Amino acid sequence: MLQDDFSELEKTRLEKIMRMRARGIEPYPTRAQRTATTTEAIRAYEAAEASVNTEPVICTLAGRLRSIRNMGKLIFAHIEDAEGKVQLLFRLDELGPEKMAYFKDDFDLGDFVQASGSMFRTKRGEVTLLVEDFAMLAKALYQLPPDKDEVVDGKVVRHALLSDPETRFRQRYVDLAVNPEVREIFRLRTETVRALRKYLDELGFLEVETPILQPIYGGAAARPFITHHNELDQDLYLRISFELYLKRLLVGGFERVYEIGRDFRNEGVSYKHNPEFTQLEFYMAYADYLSIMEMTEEMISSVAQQVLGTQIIHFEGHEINLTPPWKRIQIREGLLEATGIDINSYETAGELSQALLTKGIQHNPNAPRGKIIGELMEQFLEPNLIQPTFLYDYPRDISPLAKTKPEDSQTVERFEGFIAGMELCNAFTELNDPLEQERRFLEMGRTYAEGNEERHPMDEDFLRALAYGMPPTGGFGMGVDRLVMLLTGQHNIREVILFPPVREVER
RNA sequence: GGGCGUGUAGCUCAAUGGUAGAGCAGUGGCCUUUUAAGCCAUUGGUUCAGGGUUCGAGCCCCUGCACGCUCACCA
Repeated sequence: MLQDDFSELEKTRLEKIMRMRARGIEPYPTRAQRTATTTEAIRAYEAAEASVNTEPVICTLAGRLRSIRNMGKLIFAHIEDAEGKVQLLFRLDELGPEKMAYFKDDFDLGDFVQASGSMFRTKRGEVTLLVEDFAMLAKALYQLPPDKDEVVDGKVVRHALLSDPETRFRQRYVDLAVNPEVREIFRLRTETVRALRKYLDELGFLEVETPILQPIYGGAAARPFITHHNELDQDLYLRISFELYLKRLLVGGFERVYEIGRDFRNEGVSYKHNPEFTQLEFYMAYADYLSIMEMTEEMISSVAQQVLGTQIIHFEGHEINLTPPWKRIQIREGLLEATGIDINSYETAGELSQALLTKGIQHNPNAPRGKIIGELMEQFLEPNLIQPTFLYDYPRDISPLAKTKPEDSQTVERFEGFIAGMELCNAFTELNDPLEQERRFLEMGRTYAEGNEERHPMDEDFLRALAYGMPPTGGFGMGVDRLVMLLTGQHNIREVILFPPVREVER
């Protein structure tokens, strides 16, 4: 029971609830009568002030009590709603001793209240509601961390709010209630997703939904979450990507499709990895990775423009310019420049490893060729990619769903976009040759031994779909959370996820 | 999973191995009308949990739990 753990403070508030009920006042009434938000009321008053119109601005405001300053015959308070704060003035002359006492005795910080009256401006210049009547809308039993701003030398100094990360994520509602800048991050997140949708919708893309519960997982290199359907008595996987289903839709005749949704990967967490994350994937018939590259620059920069009103973002002390065109580095050339090694001169993992050994470059000598190249990229290329950059032309053996370059069978038409050293997106010219696709799957199967977690099951139905014919297609995937991190300047993915996972703790 | 670090009042934080504190909020008071974001008083603690060392542990040691940073896996 909640009440079993009540502190003295909470018991006091519980007593107030009982006291109110005893007087026939419901502390959790069914309806409210708000006629204006805080900003609407302030704007209306400022407009009335500016005009010759001397009509009073009368309204009923509602919100959470965030501060109370009791001066005896005068009480100043602030209420906060989703838009902001407004000051209330309770005056003895206006309300009478009983109502003044009622407010003093039974209203606490954190309570939701409504107050009606007319707006005016105090001597100190703050637009304020002179309260003629007020009511409890919802009594709070627990106290929120106090909200104290102090203006020192013209700067707002925050006193003791909520900063403990554990509480912030476990009780995100408290974090949100107390930290308006956290609410702003999530507003921007929604704006970002909306802008992405708008961009794709205007290009004639169709937004679709594909299965989250899948009998076979695929489309990425990741370990899945496993679940079970009781009635079918069948194990199912939470999807690790949308890719194989979206491409089936191109077989079905749709030419431009996208999906924004959750992917699930059963792997470690980090500042840029969360076990469930939001992905955008789109597929565009008759496009290739070069046209997708151009589209990516345009999409990201225009989304930033729409959401932030600028294409310049600030992240970890860097000023990053999203304006196209973005820098492009071909992996072979980039590695040649950084290491002096031309990866195309070494056709097998063994040869490449040998060459790296002679140069004293660290790598896993037992990894497949593409993996080794991936290690080199992580070591020599990716950390430097602060400004938006495309790395392109990836090794074939770590890209089983991408089409090889016509002139280079070891390399596929694939790029990844990097910003602030973080991989943001991944795209390629889609492999649409069913026989080649089958060979690639088998190749992956050979590369990874039975039982290796990176060995993926083969999706036979996906091959069957390709065999009916899929047009030449460019495909794209992007971590939406990471884009939001960049746009909001947050350095940890959990700061842009409303309810990040927290370990369950026994009470 | 490995390494490093943290855990003290509702919140933010102090405290040489020697009586557990401050600010905020809470409670009580001041209050005579546009700010008090003030003043006075006061309540509130299993110092994450469990063991150990010691005359004595918030502090030292061990184990566990949670959280943070980081490495690995991965996007």
